[in-house]
Amino acid sequence: MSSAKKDVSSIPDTRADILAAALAVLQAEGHASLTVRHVAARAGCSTIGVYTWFGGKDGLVDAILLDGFQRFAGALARARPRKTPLGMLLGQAAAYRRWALDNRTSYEVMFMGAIPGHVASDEIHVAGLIAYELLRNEVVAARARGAIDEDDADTVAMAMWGLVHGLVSLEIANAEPKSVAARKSFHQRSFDVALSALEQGLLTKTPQDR
Amino acid sequence: MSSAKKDVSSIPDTRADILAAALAVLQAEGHASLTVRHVAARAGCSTIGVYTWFGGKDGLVDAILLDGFQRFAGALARARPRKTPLGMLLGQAAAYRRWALDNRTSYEVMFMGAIPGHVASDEIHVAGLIAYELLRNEVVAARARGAIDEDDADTVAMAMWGLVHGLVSLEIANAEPKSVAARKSFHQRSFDVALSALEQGLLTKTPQDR
DNA sequence: GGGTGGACCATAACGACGTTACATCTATAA
DNA sequence: TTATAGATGTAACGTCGTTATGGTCCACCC
Repeated sequence: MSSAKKDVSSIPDTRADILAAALAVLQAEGHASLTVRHVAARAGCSTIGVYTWFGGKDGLVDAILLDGFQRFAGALARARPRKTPLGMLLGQAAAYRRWALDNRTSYEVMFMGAIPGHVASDEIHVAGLIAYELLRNEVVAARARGAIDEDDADTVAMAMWGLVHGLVSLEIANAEPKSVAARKSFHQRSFDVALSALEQGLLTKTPQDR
Repeated sequence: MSSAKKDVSSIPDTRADILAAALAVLQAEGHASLTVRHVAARAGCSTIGVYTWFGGKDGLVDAILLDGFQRFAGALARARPRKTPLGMLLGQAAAYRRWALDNRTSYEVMFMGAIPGHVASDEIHVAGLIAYELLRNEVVAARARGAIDEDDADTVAMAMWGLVHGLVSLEIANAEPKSVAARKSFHQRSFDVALSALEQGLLTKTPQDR
Protein backbone atom coordinates (compact mmCIF):
# COMPACT_ATOMS: atom_id res chain seq x y z
CA MET A 1 0.00 0.00 0.00
CA SER A 2 2.76 2.45 0.89
CA SER A 3 5.75 2.56 -1.43
CA ALA A 4 5.84 -0.58 -3.53
CA LYS A 5 3.68 -0.70 -6.59
CA LYS A 6 2.22 -4.06 -7.41
CA ASP A 7 4.70 -6.23 -9.22
CA VAL A 8 3.34 -8.21 -12.11
CA SER A 9 3.28 -11.58 -10.38
CA SER A 10 0.85 -10.44 -7.72
CA ILE A 11 -1.94 -9.19 -9.91
CA PRO A 12 -4.45 -11.89 -8.99
CA ASP A 13 -4.01 -11.18 -5.30
CA THR A 14 -7.54 -11.59 -4.05
CA ARG A 15 -8.06 -14.87 -5.86
CA ALA A 16 -5.06 -16.47 -4.19
CA ASP A 17 -6.08 -15.06 -0.82
CA ILE A 18 -9.56 -16.53 -1.11
CA LEU A 19 -8.33 -19.95 -2.18
CA ALA A 20 -5.79 -20.02 0.65
CA ALA A 21 -8.48 -18.96 3.10
CA ALA A 22 -10.81 -21.68 1.83
CA LEU A 23 -8.16 -24.37 2.23
CA ALA A 24 -7.35 -23.06 5.70
CA VAL A 25 -11.00 -23.10 6.74
CA LEU A 26 -11.44 -26.59 5.36
CA GLN A 27 -8.39 -27.85 7.18
CA ALA A 28 -9.06 -26.11 10.47
CA GLU A 29 -12.84 -26.17 10.78
CA GLY A 30 -14.20 -28.82 8.39
CA HIS A 31 -16.65 -28.72 5.50
CA ALA A 32 -19.52 -27.44 7.60
CA SER A 33 -17.72 -24.13 8.05
CA LEU A 34 -16.86 -23.75 4.39
CA THR A 35 -19.35 -20.97 3.70
CA VAL A 36 -18.94 -18.08 1.33
CA ARG A 37 -19.25 -15.54 4.13
CA HIS A 38 -16.78 -17.34 6.35
CA VAL A 39 -14.15 -17.76 3.65
CA ALA A 40 -14.53 -14.18 2.51
CA ALA A 41 -14.11 -12.88 6.04
CA ARG A 42 -10.95 -14.94 6.50
CA ALA A 43 -9.61 -13.71 3.16
CA GLY A 44 -10.28 -10.13 4.19
CA CYS A 45 -12.78 -9.30 1.48
CA SER A 46 -16.52 -9.35 1.07
CA THR A 47 -18.54 -12.27 -0.26
CA ILE A 48 -18.56 -10.70 -3.69
CA GLY A 49 -14.91 -11.63 -4.16
CA VAL A 50 -15.83 -15.31 -4.30
CA TYR A 51 -18.23 -14.51 -7.14
CA THR A 52 -15.77 -12.29 -8.97
CA TRP A 53 -12.95 -14.83 -8.95
CA PHE A 54 -14.68 -18.19 -8.78
CA GLY A 55 -18.19 -17.57 -10.04
CA GLY A 56 -19.72 -18.78 -6.80
CA LYS A 57 -19.30 -21.48 -4.21
CA ASP A 58 -19.26 -24.25 -6.82
CA GLY A 59 -16.31 -22.65 -8.56
CA LEU A 60 -14.48 -22.24 -5.28
CA VAL A 61 -15.02 -25.89 -4.41
CA ASP A 62 -13.83 -26.86 -7.89
CA ALA A 63 -10.61 -24.95 -7.23
CA ILE A 64 -10.23 -26.77 -3.94
CA LEU A 65 -10.84 -30.10 -5.68
CA LEU A 66 -8.30 -29.29 -8.36
CA ASP A 67 -5.73 -28.56 -5.70
CA GLY A 68 -6.63 -31.78 -3.92
CA PHE A 69 -6.42 -33.98 -6.99
CA GLN A 70 -3.06 -32.54 -7.90
CA ARG A 71 -1.65 -33.24 -4.46
CA PHE A 72 -3.27 -36.67 -4.50
CA ALA A 73 -1.85 -37.59 -7.90
CA GLY A 74 1.54 -36.35 -6.76
CA ALA A 75 1.42 -38.61 -3.74
CA LEU A 76 0.53 -41.61 -5.90
CA ALA A 77 3.29 -40.79 -8.34
CA ARG A 78 5.78 -40.60 -5.49
CA ALA A 79 4.79 -44.03 -4.13
CA ARG A 80 8.09 -45.70 -3.51
CA PRO A 81 9.07 -48.13 -6.23
CA ARG A 82 8.82 -51.86 -5.73
CA LYS A 83 10.57 -54.61 -7.55
CA THR A 84 7.58 -56.37 -9.09
CA PRO A 85 4.54 -55.09 -11.00
CA LEU A 86 2.19 -56.42 -8.35
CA GLY A 87 4.37 -54.83 -5.72
CA MET A 88 3.90 -51.54 -7.48
CA LEU A 89 0.13 -52.01 -7.34
CA LEU A 90 0.23 -52.73 -3.63
CA GLY A 91 2.51 -49.76 -3.13
CA GLN A 92 0.05 -47.47 -4.87
CA ALA A 93 -2.78 -48.83 -2.80
CA ALA A 94 -0.80 -48.15 0.37
CA ALA A 95 0.03 -44.63 -0.83
CA TYR A 96 -3.64 -44.07 -1.61
CA ARG A 97 -4.69 -45.02 1.91
CA ARG A 98 -1.88 -43.08 3.53
CA TRP A 99 -2.75 -39.91 1.65
CA ALA A 100 -6.46 -40.29 2.40
CA LEU A 101 -5.82 -40.71 6.12
CA ASP A 102 -3.33 -37.84 6.18
CA ASN A 103 -5.67 -35.59 4.18
CA ARG A 104 -8.96 -36.76 5.53
CA THR A 105 -10.84 -33.53 4.95
CA SER A 106 -9.68 -33.27 1.36
CA TYR A 107 -10.51 -36.91 0.74
CA GLU A 108 -14.02 -36.48 2.06
CA VAL A 109 -14.57 -33.57 -0.29
CA MET A 110 -13.00 -35.30 -3.26
CA PHE A 111 -14.42 -38.80 -2.95
CA MET A 112 -17.18 -38.83 -0.37
CA GLY A 113 -19.38 -35.95 -1.46
CA ALA A 114 -18.81 -33.93 1.68
CA ILE A 115 -19.93 -30.67 0.08
CA PRO A 116 -23.71 -30.90 -0.06
CA GLY A 117 -25.02 -29.89 -3.45
CA HIS A 118 -21.76 -29.73 -5.32
CA VAL A 119 -21.51 -31.04 -8.85
CA ALA A 120 -17.95 -31.11 -10.13
CA SER A 121 -17.04 -29.54 -13.46
CA ASP A 122 -15.56 -31.45 -16.37
CA GLU A 123 -12.13 -30.08 -15.54
CA ILE A 124 -12.31 -31.78 -12.17
CA HIS A 125 -13.26 -35.10 -13.70
CA VAL A 126 -10.21 -34.84 -15.91
CA ALA A 127 -8.02 -34.17 -12.87
CA GLY A 128 -9.49 -37.27 -11.24
CA LEU A 129 -8.78 -39.33 -14.33
CA ILE A 130 -5.12 -38.36 -14.18
CA ALA A 131 -4.85 -40.02 -10.79
CA TYR A 132 -6.76 -43.02 -12.08
CA GLU A 133 -4.36 -43.34 -15.00
CA LEU A 134 -1.47 -43.79 -12.58
CA LEU A 135 -3.14 -46.86 -11.19
CA ARG A 136 -4.22 -48.09 -14.59
CA ASN A 137 -0.68 -47.81 -15.93
CA GLU A 138 0.59 -50.16 -13.25
CA VAL A 139 -2.12 -52.64 -14.15
CA VAL A 140 -1.10 -52.48 -17.79
CA ALA A 141 2.53 -52.99 -16.81
CA ALA A 142 1.66 -55.96 -14.64
CA ARG A 143 -0.36 -57.50 -17.44
CA ALA A 144 2.41 -56.90 -19.96
CA ARG A 145 4.76 -58.89 -17.78
CA GLY A 146 2.30 -61.71 -17.52
CA ALA A 147 1.42 -61.23 -13.88
CA ILE A 148 -2.29 -60.77 -14.52
CA ASP A 149 -4.60 -62.82 -16.72
CA GLU A 150 -7.55 -60.48 -17.10
CA ASP A 151 -7.57 -58.76 -20.48
CA ASP A 152 -9.25 -55.45 -19.69
CA ALA A 153 -7.01 -53.17 -17.65
CA ASP A 154 -9.95 -50.95 -16.70
CA THR A 155 -11.75 -53.87 -15.15
CA VAL A 156 -8.81 -54.72 -12.94
CA ALA A 157 -8.06 -51.10 -12.14
CA MET A 158 -11.66 -50.48 -11.15
CA ALA A 159 -11.63 -53.58 -8.96
CA MET A 160 -8.56 -52.30 -7.12
CA TRP A 161 -9.81 -48.74 -6.95
CA GLY A 162 -13.15 -49.92 -5.64
CA LEU A 163 -11.57 -52.06 -2.97
CA VAL A 164 -9.21 -49.35 -1.78
CA HIS A 165 -11.82 -46.61 -1.94
CA GLY A 166 -14.38 -48.72 -0.12
CA LEU A 167 -12.08 -49.70 2.71
CA VAL A 168 -10.76 -46.20 3.14
CA SER A 169 -14.29 -44.76 3.08
CA LEU A 170 -15.42 -47.14 5.77
CA GLU A 171 -12.32 -46.42 7.81
CA ILE A 172 -12.82 -42.67 7.60
CA ALA A 173 -16.51 -43.06 8.38
CA ASN A 174 -15.51 -45.14 11.41
CA ALA A 175 -17.89 -47.89 10.42
CA GLU A 176 -16.49 -50.87 12.24
CA PRO A 177 -17.52 -53.01 15.15
CA LYS A 178 -14.38 -52.71 17.25
CA SER A 179 -13.35 -50.50 20.10
CA VAL A 180 -11.69 -47.19 19.43
CA ALA A 181 -8.33 -48.44 20.62
CA ALA A 182 -8.29 -51.27 18.10
CA ARG A 183 -9.53 -49.23 15.16
CA LYS A 184 -6.32 -48.31 13.48
CA SER A 185 -4.71 -51.71 13.53
CA PHE A 186 -7.99 -53.36 12.63
CA HIS A 187 -8.38 -51.30 9.52
CA GLN A 188 -4.74 -51.68 8.65
CA ARG A 189 -5.13 -55.43 8.93
CA SER A 190 -8.36 -55.58 6.92
CA PHE A 191 -6.69 -53.48 4.27
CA ASP A 192 -3.68 -55.76 4.06
CA VAL A 193 -5.72 -58.94 4.03
CA ALA A 194 -8.09 -57.67 1.34
CA LEU A 195 -5.31 -56.35 -0.84
CA SER A 196 -3.18 -59.45 -0.71
CA ALA A 197 -6.24 -61.62 -1.26
CA LEU A 198 -7.21 -59.60 -4.31
CA GLU A 199 -3.64 -59.84 -5.51
CA GLN A 200 -3.61 -63.61 -5.09
CA GLY A 201 -6.86 -63.87 -6.97
CA LEU A 202 -5.59 -61.77 -9.85
CA LEU A 203 -2.41 -63.76 -10.30
CA THR A 204 -1.98 -65.77 -13.44
CA LYS A 205 -2.40 -69.50 -13.06
CA THR A 206 1.00 -69.98 -14.65
CA PRO A 207 3.15 -67.45 -12.81
CA GLN A 208 5.97 -65.87 -14.72
CA ASP A 209 7.58 -62.63 -13.70
CA ARG A 210 5.74 -61.30 -10.69
CA MET B 1 -63.94 -36.33 10.38
CA SER B 2 -67.63 -37.07 9.79
CA SER B 3 -68.97 -40.27 11.25
CA ALA B 4 -66.11 -42.63 12.03
CA LYS B 5 -64.29 -42.12 15.27
CA LYS B 6 -60.59 -42.83 15.23
CA ASP B 7 -59.95 -46.51 15.62
CA VAL B 8 -57.11 -47.41 17.91
CA SER B 9 -54.64 -48.42 15.24
CA SER B 10 -54.62 -45.01 13.59
CA ILE B 11 -53.69 -42.89 16.55
CA PRO B 12 -50.23 -41.82 15.31
CA ASP B 13 -51.68 -40.56 12.07
CA THR B 14 -49.53 -37.51 11.41
CA ARG B 15 -46.28 -39.29 12.14
CA ALA B 16 -46.97 -41.97 9.56
CA ASP B 17 -48.09 -39.35 7.06
CA ILE B 18 -44.89 -37.38 7.48
CA LEU B 19 -42.65 -40.42 7.16
CA ALA B 20 -44.51 -41.57 4.07
CA ALA B 21 -44.25 -38.08 2.61
CA ALA B 22 -40.52 -37.98 3.33
CA LEU B 23 -39.93 -41.33 1.63
CA ALA B 24 -42.03 -40.20 -1.32
CA VAL B 25 -40.11 -36.94 -1.65
CA LEU B 26 -36.81 -38.77 -1.41
CA GLN B 27 -37.83 -41.27 -4.05
CA ALA B 28 -39.41 -38.80 -6.44
CA GLU B 29 -37.28 -35.68 -6.08
CA GLY B 30 -33.99 -36.68 -4.47
CA HIS B 31 -32.17 -35.59 -1.32
CA ALA B 32 -31.94 -31.96 -2.35
CA SER B 33 -35.71 -31.63 -2.03
CA LEU B 34 -35.87 -33.30 1.35
CA THR B 35 -36.58 -30.14 3.31
CA VAL B 36 -38.73 -29.83 6.38
CA ARG B 37 -41.08 -27.40 4.66
CA HIS B 38 -41.43 -29.57 1.56
CA VAL B 39 -42.11 -32.76 3.47
CA ALA B 40 -44.57 -31.04 5.76
CA ALA B 41 -46.47 -29.59 2.82
CA ARG B 42 -46.67 -33.01 1.18
CA ALA B 43 -47.85 -34.56 4.43
CA GLY B 44 -50.54 -31.90 4.73
CA CYS B 45 -49.31 -30.36 7.95
CA SER B 46 -47.08 -27.50 8.98
CA THR B 47 -43.36 -27.75 9.64
CA ILE B 48 -44.02 -28.08 13.33
CA GLY B 49 -45.29 -31.61 12.82
CA VAL B 50 -41.78 -32.76 11.95
CA TYR B 51 -40.59 -31.36 15.27
CA THR B 52 -43.47 -32.82 17.23
CA TRP B 53 -43.02 -36.35 15.92
CA PHE B 54 -39.35 -36.55 14.98
CA GLY B 55 -37.65 -33.83 16.99
CA GLY B 56 -36.33 -32.15 13.86
CA LYS B 57 -34.85 -33.02 10.53
CA ASP B 58 -32.20 -35.28 12.06
CA GLY B 59 -34.87 -37.40 13.68
CA LEU B 60 -36.79 -37.61 10.43
CA VAL B 61 -33.69 -38.71 8.54
CA ASP B 62 -33.01 -41.26 11.27
CA ALA B 63 -36.47 -42.71 10.72
CA ILE B 64 -35.78 -42.85 6.99
CA LEU B 65 -32.47 -44.58 7.66
CA LEU B 66 -34.10 -47.09 9.98
CA ASP B 67 -36.61 -47.94 7.29
CA GLY B 68 -33.79 -48.25 4.76
CA PHE B 69 -31.61 -50.49 6.90
CA GLN B 70 -34.54 -52.77 7.64
CA ARG B 71 -35.37 -53.17 3.95
CA PHE B 72 -31.67 -53.60 3.18
CA ALA B 73 -31.17 -56.28 5.82
CA GLY B 74 -34.29 -58.02 4.57
CA ALA B 75 -32.90 -58.09 1.05
CA LEU B 76 -29.62 -59.56 2.26
CA ALA B 77 -31.44 -62.15 4.33
CA ARG B 78 -33.48 -63.14 1.28
CA ALA B 79 -30.40 -63.62 -0.91
CA ARG B 80 -31.02 -66.91 -2.59
CA PRO B 81 -29.18 -69.82 -1.01
CA ARG B 82 -26.10 -71.29 -2.63
CA LYS B 83 -24.56 -74.66 -2.11
CA THR B 84 -21.19 -73.63 -0.70
CA PRO B 85 -20.17 -71.15 2.02
CA LEU B 86 -18.21 -69.09 -0.46
CA GLY B 87 -21.19 -69.21 -2.78
CA MET B 88 -23.27 -67.73 0.00
CA LEU B 89 -20.77 -64.89 0.35
CA LEU B 90 -20.89 -64.15 -3.34
CA GLY B 91 -24.67 -64.35 -3.25
CA GLN B 92 -24.81 -61.79 -0.48
CA ALA B 93 -22.46 -59.52 -2.36
CA ALA B 94 -24.67 -59.75 -5.43
CA ALA B 95 -27.77 -59.06 -3.33
CA TYR B 96 -26.00 -56.06 -1.80
CA ARG B 97 -25.25 -54.57 -5.21
CA ARG B 98 -28.69 -55.34 -6.58
CA TRP B 99 -30.41 -53.65 -3.66
CA ALA B 100 -28.13 -50.63 -3.84
CA LEU B 101 -28.79 -50.14 -7.55
CA ASP B 102 -32.53 -50.70 -7.13
CA ASN B 103 -32.67 -48.34 -4.13
CA ARG B 104 -30.08 -45.84 -5.21
CA THR B 105 -31.52 -42.89 -3.32
CA SER B 106 -31.78 -44.84 -0.09
CA TYR B 107 -28.27 -46.20 -0.53
CA GLU B 108 -26.85 -42.73 -1.03
CA VAL B 109 -28.47 -41.57 2.18
CA MET B 110 -27.46 -44.67 4.14
CA PHE B 111 -23.89 -45.17 2.96
CA MET B 112 -22.74 -42.14 1.03
CA GLY B 113 -23.62 -39.28 3.35
CA ALA B 114 -26.12 -37.73 0.96
CA ILE B 115 -27.83 -35.69 3.69
CA PRO B 116 -25.45 -32.81 4.41
CA GLY B 117 -24.97 -32.34 8.11
CA HIS B 118 -26.62 -35.51 9.32
CA VAL B 119 -25.10 -37.49 12.16
CA ALA B 120 -26.85 -40.80 12.71
CA SER B 121 -28.08 -41.81 16.15
CA ASP B 122 -26.88 -44.89 18.02
CA GLU B 123 -30.07 -46.69 17.09
CA ILE B 124 -29.17 -46.31 13.44
CA HIS B 125 -25.70 -47.69 13.97
CA VAL B 126 -27.26 -50.74 15.60
CA ALA B 127 -29.55 -51.18 12.60
CA GLY B 128 -26.51 -51.04 10.34
CA LEU B 129 -24.70 -53.61 12.45
CA ILE B 130 -27.59 -56.03 11.99
CA ALA B 131 -26.99 -55.99 8.25
CA TYR B 132 -23.26 -56.36 8.83
CA GLU B 133 -23.88 -59.39 11.05
CA LEU B 134 -25.58 -61.17 8.15
CA LEU B 135 -22.39 -60.91 6.16
CA ARG B 136 -20.20 -61.75 9.12
CA ASN B 137 -22.22 -64.90 9.84
CA GLU B 138 -21.51 -66.22 6.37
CA VAL B 139 -17.82 -65.57 6.89
CA VAL B 140 -17.89 -67.49 10.16
CA ALA B 141 -19.72 -70.34 8.45
CA ALA B 142 -17.21 -70.42 5.63
CA ARG B 143 -14.35 -70.47 8.09
CA ALA B 144 -15.98 -73.22 10.15
CA ARG B 145 -16.08 -75.42 7.08
CA GLY B 146 -12.45 -74.76 6.34
CA ALA B 147 -12.95 -72.63 3.26
CA ILE B 148 -11.12 -69.63 4.65
CA ASP B 149 -7.79 -69.47 6.43
CA GLU B 150 -7.91 -66.06 8.06
CA ASP B 151 -8.72 -66.27 11.75
CA ASP B 152 -10.54 -63.02 12.38
CA ALA B 153 -14.01 -63.02 10.83
CA ASP B 154 -14.28 -59.23 11.16
CA THR B 155 -11.19 -58.75 9.08
CA VAL B 156 -12.55 -60.84 6.24
CA ALA B 157 -16.03 -59.38 6.53
CA MET B 158 -14.63 -55.85 6.43
CA ALA B 159 -12.55 -56.71 3.39
CA MET B 160 -15.63 -57.94 1.56
CA TRP B 161 -17.83 -55.13 2.76
CA GLY B 162 -15.21 -52.60 1.73
CA LEU B 163 -14.84 -54.08 -1.71
CA VAL B 164 -18.56 -54.26 -2.36
CA HIS B 165 -19.26 -50.83 -0.89
CA GLY B 166 -16.42 -49.23 -2.82
CA LEU B 167 -17.42 -50.67 -6.17
CA VAL B 168 -21.07 -49.85 -5.67
CA SER B 169 -20.21 -46.32 -4.56
CA LEU B 170 -18.12 -45.73 -7.63
CA GLU B 171 -20.81 -47.22 -9.84
CA ILE B 172 -23.50 -45.01 -8.35
CA ALA B 173 -21.22 -41.99 -8.56
CA ASN B 174 -20.65 -42.85 -12.23
CA ALA B 175 -16.91 -42.61 -11.76
CA GLU B 176 -15.61 -44.63 -14.65
CA PRO B 177 -13.77 -43.93 -17.85
CA LYS B 178 -16.12 -45.65 -20.24
CA SER B 179 -18.98 -44.46 -22.40
CA VAL B 180 -22.49 -44.36 -21.02
CA ALA B 181 -23.56 -47.30 -23.12
CA ALA B 182 -20.92 -49.58 -21.67
CA ARG B 183 -21.35 -48.50 -18.07
CA LYS B 184 -23.64 -51.16 -16.76
CA SER B 185 -21.84 -54.15 -18.16
CA PHE B 186 -18.49 -52.61 -17.28
CA HIS B 187 -19.40 -52.27 -13.65
CA GLN B 188 -21.01 -55.68 -13.60
CA ARG B 189 -17.83 -57.14 -14.98
CA SER B 190 -15.53 -55.26 -12.61
CA PHE B 191 -17.71 -56.40 -9.76
CA ASP B 192 -17.54 -60.04 -10.81
CA VAL B 193 -13.81 -59.98 -11.44
CA ALA B 194 -13.03 -58.30 -8.13
CA LEU B 195 -15.30 -60.58 -6.14
CA SER B 196 -14.04 -63.80 -7.62
CA ALA B 197 -10.45 -62.59 -7.29
CA LEU B 198 -11.01 -61.80 -3.63
CA GLU B 199 -12.63 -65.17 -3.22
CA GLN B 200 -9.69 -66.95 -4.81
CA GLY B 201 -7.32 -65.03 -2.58
CA LEU B 202 -9.23 -65.96 0.55
CA LEU B 203 -9.36 -69.68 -0.22
CA THR B 204 -7.45 -72.03 1.99
CA LYS B 205 -4.30 -73.39 0.48
CA THR B 206 -5.55 -76.92 1.17
CA PRO B 207 -9.12 -76.79 -0.09
CA GLN B 208 -11.66 -78.91 1.69
CA ASP B 209 -15.37 -78.26 1.52
CA ARG B 210 -15.91 -75.12 -0.49
C1' DG C 1 -72.06 -28.19 33.14
C1' DG C 2 -67.73 -25.88 34.14
C1' DG C 3 -63.17 -25.77 34.57
C1' DT C 4 -58.18 -27.59 33.94
C1' DG C 5 -54.17 -29.40 32.03
C1' DG C 6 -51.64 -31.29 28.37
C1' DA C 7 -50.84 -32.75 23.68
C1' DC C 8 -50.89 -31.07 19.15
C1' DC C 9 -50.50 -27.61 15.73
C1' DA C 10 -50.27 -22.95 12.69
C1' DT C 11 -48.30 -18.48 12.26
C1' DA C 12 -44.61 -15.78 12.19
C1' DA C 13 -40.21 -14.94 13.16
C1' DC C 14 -34.81 -15.64 13.81
C1' DG C 15 -30.27 -16.43 12.18
C1' DA C 16 -27.47 -18.46 8.54
C1' DC C 17 -26.99 -19.91 3.97
C1' DG C 18 -26.00 -18.92 -1.46
C1' DT C 19 -26.74 -15.41 -4.46
C1' DT C 20 -27.48 -10.85 -6.70
C1' DA C 21 -28.94 -5.77 -7.77
C1' DC C 22 -27.00 -1.55 -7.27
C1' DA C 23 -23.87 1.99 -6.16
C1' DT C 24 -19.05 3.07 -5.51
C1' DC C 25 -14.31 2.98 -6.15
C1' DT C 26 -10.00 2.42 -8.92
C1' DA C 27 -7.07 2.07 -12.67
C1' DT C 28 -6.05 2.48 -17.30
C1' DA C 29 -6.97 4.64 -22.19
C1' DA C 30 -8.05 8.46 -24.98
C1' DT D 1 -9.40 15.56 -17.71
C1' DT D 2 -12.67 12.54 -18.92
C1' DA D 3 -14.50 8.02 -20.09
C1' DT D 4 -14.84 3.19 -19.65
C1' DA D 5 -14.41 -1.35 -17.68
C1' DG D 6 -13.53 -4.22 -13.91
C1' DA D 7 -13.35 -5.09 -8.87
C1' DT D 8 -15.63 -4.32 -4.66
C1' DG D 9 -18.91 -3.26 -0.53
C1' DT D 10 -23.64 -2.80 1.10
C1' DA D 11 -27.86 -4.41 1.49
C1' DA D 12 -31.21 -7.20 0.09
C1' DC D 13 -33.90 -11.62 -1.70
C1' DG D 14 -35.39 -16.28 -1.16
C1' DT D 15 -34.43 -20.62 1.12
C1' DC D 16 -32.95 -23.44 4.77
C1' DG D 17 -33.50 -25.54 9.91
C1' DT D 18 -35.41 -24.15 13.98
C1' DT D 19 -38.28 -21.99 17.64
C1' DA D 20 -41.23 -18.60 20.49
C1' DT D 21 -45.87 -17.53 20.87
C1' DG D 22 -50.33 -18.49 21.10
C1' DG D 23 -54.48 -21.04 19.90
C1' DT D 24 -57.29 -25.35 19.43
C1' DC D 25 -58.94 -29.68 20.89
C1' DC D 26 -59.73 -33.49 23.88
C1' DA D 27 -59.51 -36.32 28.14
C1' DC D 28 -60.28 -35.91 32.79
C1' DC D 29 -62.02 -34.26 37.41
C1' DC D 30 -65.06 -31.23 40.47
